[in-house]
Amino acid sequence: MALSLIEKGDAYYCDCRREDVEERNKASQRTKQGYDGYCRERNLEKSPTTVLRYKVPAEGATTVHDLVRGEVVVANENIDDFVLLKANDAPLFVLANVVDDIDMKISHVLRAEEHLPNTPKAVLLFNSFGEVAPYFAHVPVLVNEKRQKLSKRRDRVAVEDFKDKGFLPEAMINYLALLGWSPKDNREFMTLDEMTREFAIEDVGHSPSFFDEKKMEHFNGVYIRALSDDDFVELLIPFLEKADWWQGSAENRAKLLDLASITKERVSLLGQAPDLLMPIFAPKVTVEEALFEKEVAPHAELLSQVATLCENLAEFDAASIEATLRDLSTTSEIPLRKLQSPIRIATTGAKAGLPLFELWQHAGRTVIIERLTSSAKNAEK
RNA sequence: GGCCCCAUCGUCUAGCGGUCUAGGACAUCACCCUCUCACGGUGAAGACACGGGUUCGAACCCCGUUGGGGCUGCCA
Repeated sequence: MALSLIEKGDAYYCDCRREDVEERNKASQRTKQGYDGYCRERNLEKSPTTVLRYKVPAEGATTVHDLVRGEVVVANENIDDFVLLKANDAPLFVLANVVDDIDMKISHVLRAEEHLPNTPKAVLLFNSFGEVAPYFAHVPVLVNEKRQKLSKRRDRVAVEDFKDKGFLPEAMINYLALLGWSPKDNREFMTLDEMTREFAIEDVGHSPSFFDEKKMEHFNGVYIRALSDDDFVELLIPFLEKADWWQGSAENRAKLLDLASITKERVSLLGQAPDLLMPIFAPKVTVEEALFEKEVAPHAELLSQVATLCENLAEFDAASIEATLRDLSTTSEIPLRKLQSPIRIATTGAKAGLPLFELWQHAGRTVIIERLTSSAKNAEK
């Protein structure tokens, strides 16, 4: 197919090496750096050292009809005679692209903005082949915090990584769709169905967008909270299985279902949930030394007091636990918010986490009492 | 260097000549709710890059400047 261009006078063979061209450009003080057209009229025959070049018209201009950018006009004098076929007859990207597109009767070419500078060449080729060029649409690229085009090498953008962190596909799609595009009413949360229905290529923006993982995480949190408890648990299991303390028993799954609603609203990534659940399912919790000394040790007496209270409870459920602790708060005149801190740290190892009463209920009375009393003992040392 | 693209809060955006004292969302801060944290609620701070035009009137149109990105291979 490419050879037909020679007959039409749209292509010619060239044996210039890169260095030759550079030297000539230097010598002639040419401002342009590319190929200088040295072999255009030499009528070289094909040989193992010749490439086939496209003969770009000296005059005129080439127009790319771009659905997002409008008409992009480039003067032909600014387009170098580009290589079509390598010396070994292998076709180059533009050529391969164009014949492929013709072959497959492609109507629209959607690709990143970075390809725009080369598409006049493609348009030239379509014309030479007697074809009407397809519609092009060059969408803006995504950039990193330094405003550089996102690259696989430099930036961590593998979808697998996001999946491993606990991003939901739906949330990610929703967020990504909003980079460079927004629906007419400027709303943010939409289903794939709504997006495909309302999307129009003409509406996409012209400037690059920063890929803001923080905002995507917020989207993810909203999607997670919208999940049913069952679905949430289902999606959570693979993340729990990475923890050595997790036992996938039916009993534990039932607990998980109970805890789903209070867990959902505390995570924006599924990967954050195991840390929250750990004090319930792990046999032991560790309290950081400095934290223990500062926040727990001074309240050793309270710890054993609460342990005794727990022991005497008829039912060890959230409501009962709450009732006794509120009583204790009243009689001891320590606000509940103050009172819960040392016992939370002693039984979970963290200053913040799931609501304490539910957490205790699901961890179980013996476990909690054990953690309370051993902490009290440690504090006295 | 040459060529191409782009330019509204820190970020993603709405805006397509008058309705803009520029709207929303994320992030930030404050307050409220509250057993911690979160969720939720209320509020605050925060932008039309600059300079010329055009026009009765410019964030919106034109030109230039500056800034950013991209392309510039016998890579894809």
